[in-house]
Amino acid sequence: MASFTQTKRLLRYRMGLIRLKKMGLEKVFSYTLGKEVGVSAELVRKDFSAFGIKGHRRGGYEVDDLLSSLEKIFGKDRIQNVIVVGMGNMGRALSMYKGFREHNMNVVAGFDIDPAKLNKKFHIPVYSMESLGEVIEAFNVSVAVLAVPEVAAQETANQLVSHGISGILNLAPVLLKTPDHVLVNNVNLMVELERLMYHSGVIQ
Amino acid sequence: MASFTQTKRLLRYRMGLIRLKKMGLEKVFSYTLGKEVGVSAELVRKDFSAFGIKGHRRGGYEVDDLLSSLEKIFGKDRIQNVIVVGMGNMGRALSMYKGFREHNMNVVAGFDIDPAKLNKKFHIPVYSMESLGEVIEAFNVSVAVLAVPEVAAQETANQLVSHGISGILNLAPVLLKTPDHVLVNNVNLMVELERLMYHSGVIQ
DNA sequence: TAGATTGTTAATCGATTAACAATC
DNA sequence: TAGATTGTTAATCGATTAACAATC
Repeated sequence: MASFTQTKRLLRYRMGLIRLKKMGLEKVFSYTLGKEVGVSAELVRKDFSAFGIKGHRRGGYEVDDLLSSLEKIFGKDRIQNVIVVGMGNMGRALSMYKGFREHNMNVVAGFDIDPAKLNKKFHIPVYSMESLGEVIEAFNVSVAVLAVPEVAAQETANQLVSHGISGILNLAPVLLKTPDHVLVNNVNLMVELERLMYHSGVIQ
Repeated sequence: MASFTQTKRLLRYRMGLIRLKKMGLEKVFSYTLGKEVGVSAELVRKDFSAFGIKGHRRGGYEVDDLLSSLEKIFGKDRIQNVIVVGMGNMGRALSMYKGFREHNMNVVAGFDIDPAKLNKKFHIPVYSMESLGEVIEAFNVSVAVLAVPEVAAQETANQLVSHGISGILNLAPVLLKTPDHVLVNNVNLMVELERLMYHSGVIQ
């Protein structure tokens, strides 16, 4: 199993390869791919080698080979169902993001506590939290995007966990307390923006 | 100057401290704060020590002290103006995010190439790309959120750079080519979701 | 063949943790 | 005082880079 940072790179290789393929490339050198995604050539080779992906001593790697190896690693041969909990601005935006679809991830439903959001305004069905268990079971969902306000995050996470969710993409700026078997990936856009301000020399 | 990873922690301390303060805490131990934000107590102390922030040998740190030190480090005494480029789902959601406001970051304008988006539907003014330079100058903006489609990302980034932007929060899944003095922070929600799926054991 | 590139091992680097002395 | 916590130095760990042999 890859490390969390390595996985990020592998997924970026995949995106870069898709782009390069569209441009007509059939073979790629570690150096080329590295440059495309911002990774050193050595690290590209090391990552592939770690997964038993072979290149040709002089001709680099075959793009299709790489892609199918990566798709296999990430289970991209089947559709992966996801739910979005919290249909505020961010939840709505994410549930409409076309990139997910293109990468075989399917947002099957949204959830919200606000009854006003439970109508047909959206492109996906939006349910009240009571239907959580039912939908999770019906669509065999194990990963959820959590886009509720900070104060509701922990309580909502608890509900998700109690219904069998084992992975949470958490957009709220709080550390969630979850059992060991549940993996939480925190994305904090505010922190990312503040960090950028600090390091780009705007401050001081 | 802090490292990029350290900055992330410092910003998280700040968020955690705000929460703890709301709960009535006046003093905090490195252990308590660490637990709140998911960092070891040793690292909390080391981070503060690196910025010359002192605690009391037995009484921990004063919450207000910590907060004002952190606000100073991150220039939170003045408002930081930001623009959002690309007013699709994601750009719109981000431009409406209240958390920014609460943390003294002000989204002063949005930009889009689609003339249909240039009307008054939004809570902030939305301009065409021609007004970029003018707005950047008028509001003294140096950081932009880039939320345009993948294919437009590089070209749009070029425009931002040519108008003096020195920090880009890039939501598009591409590595941007920018001059050395421009800092790019990439946030790829698709990768984060896929990564979560992989590591939460959904795949395989 | 000569040259270019892979694949792998060793060296380096940076970040985190462990350990513990200082001290309130 | 004794005990708890800070502040700092040393040790560890993991990830990246450097170096280079293998080979097409």
